[in-house]
Amino acid sequence: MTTAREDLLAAGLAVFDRDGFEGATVAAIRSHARASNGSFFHFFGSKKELAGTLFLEILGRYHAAIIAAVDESCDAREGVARLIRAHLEWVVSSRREARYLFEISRSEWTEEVRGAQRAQNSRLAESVERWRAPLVARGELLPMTSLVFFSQIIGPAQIFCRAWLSGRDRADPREQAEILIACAVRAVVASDAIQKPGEPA
Amino acid sequence: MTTAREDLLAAGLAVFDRDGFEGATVAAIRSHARASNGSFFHFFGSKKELAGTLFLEILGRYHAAIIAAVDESCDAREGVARLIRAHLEWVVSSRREARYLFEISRSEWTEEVRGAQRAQNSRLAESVERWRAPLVARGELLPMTSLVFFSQIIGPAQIFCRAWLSGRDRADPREQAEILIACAVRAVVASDAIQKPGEPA
DNA sequence: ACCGTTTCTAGAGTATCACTCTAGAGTAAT
DNA sequence: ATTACTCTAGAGTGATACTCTAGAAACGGT
Repeated sequence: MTTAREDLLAAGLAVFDRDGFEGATVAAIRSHARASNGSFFHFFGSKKELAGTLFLEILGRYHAAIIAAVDESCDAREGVARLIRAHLEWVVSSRREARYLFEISRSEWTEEVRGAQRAQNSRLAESVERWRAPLVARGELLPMTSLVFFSQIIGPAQIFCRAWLSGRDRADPREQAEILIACAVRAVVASDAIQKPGEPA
Repeated sequence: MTTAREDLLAAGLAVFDRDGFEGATVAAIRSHARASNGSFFHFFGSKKELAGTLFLEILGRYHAAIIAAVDESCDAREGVARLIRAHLEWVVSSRREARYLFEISRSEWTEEVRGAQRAQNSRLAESVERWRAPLVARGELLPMTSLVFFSQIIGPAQIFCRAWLSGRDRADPREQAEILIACAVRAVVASDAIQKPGEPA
């Protein structure tokens, strides 16, 4: 049993994916969800508000996938590899959602949505830090801020993901996983740990 | 002396920056450019067409800035550093344009615009390859495809640029230049070249 | 069971906006 | 002067996001 509200959100995702943000009309969304005009505007004050809610919901699912990738048992290289694979895997296997998150929705959010986004970002950062901080302390990962670390892991992969999501490039971004991991490991893993995986200084 | 067409493009950029893509009305753009409705649709068949033209024009300026950053005289590390600095510098000093390119303009372009975009991308890649290929051949840069190389240079920087452009983060992305360069150098420059800058194998 | 309150559904109505259409002004070549 | 073309002008049109009013369903207290 799904609620009308959930139906509308799902319909929104489907229609946004099919028609893009501008192309998607409220009429198309509510007919796809079999909801009346009144219902639509009862649950969401505007098309933008539905879009914002959808954005935060999908962002949460994406973050959950990333958080699930690492735990305390991972060493530096393994963690880096898992984070990158998790990102690529989520984008490919949740193409619609990823397309919405990274291609379609593009900013212009209300302050409320922006605040929630910041909060979710912090929670993600916090989670990853629980794994990363000890490795930095032990000298296995090079010292850098959380955001710089993220930029090294996600940034390059994202170039390929965006190209794939927009249809500009047809190749599955997962094909780049190994080379992206190799580069990221050089960028953020202490070189001692690269040369000989057993001996600290 | 500016033409009505140029005025409309400039007005478009200004209004898109102020009001976002949806918020920007044709009326606002043409009144900002003091052009009549007839004029607007004489030059551009639609609001989207103006947006597409603007996109390609700004993409060209961005690429020109990147291409100007490297020449044959740069060694591996110097070239990497210059590319990253050029990207950060262009984004900050052309905030409006960068915001349009990376935040506002949605990907829903016509096939014509997409084709032109691909062509411009190739020309950029080609230019950078003229500098990069010899360094790869000499073993100063690690071997990887052009796109992977790009992803290492631009990807991480772009995380900071987007956060800044969207207003999510207030800090000037140029503050991250040194750490981003250091990471990128580890990622793409051959480690021989890092340890001792004079001796090949 | 009954009433009151809130939540949700319904769809006709409205304002706005992208875009069309018709007409005319400016300009240049012949 | 005539013709042809480019550009300007603004009234008109259709689509669409959103409003408004009213009623149906669900829920809660007595």
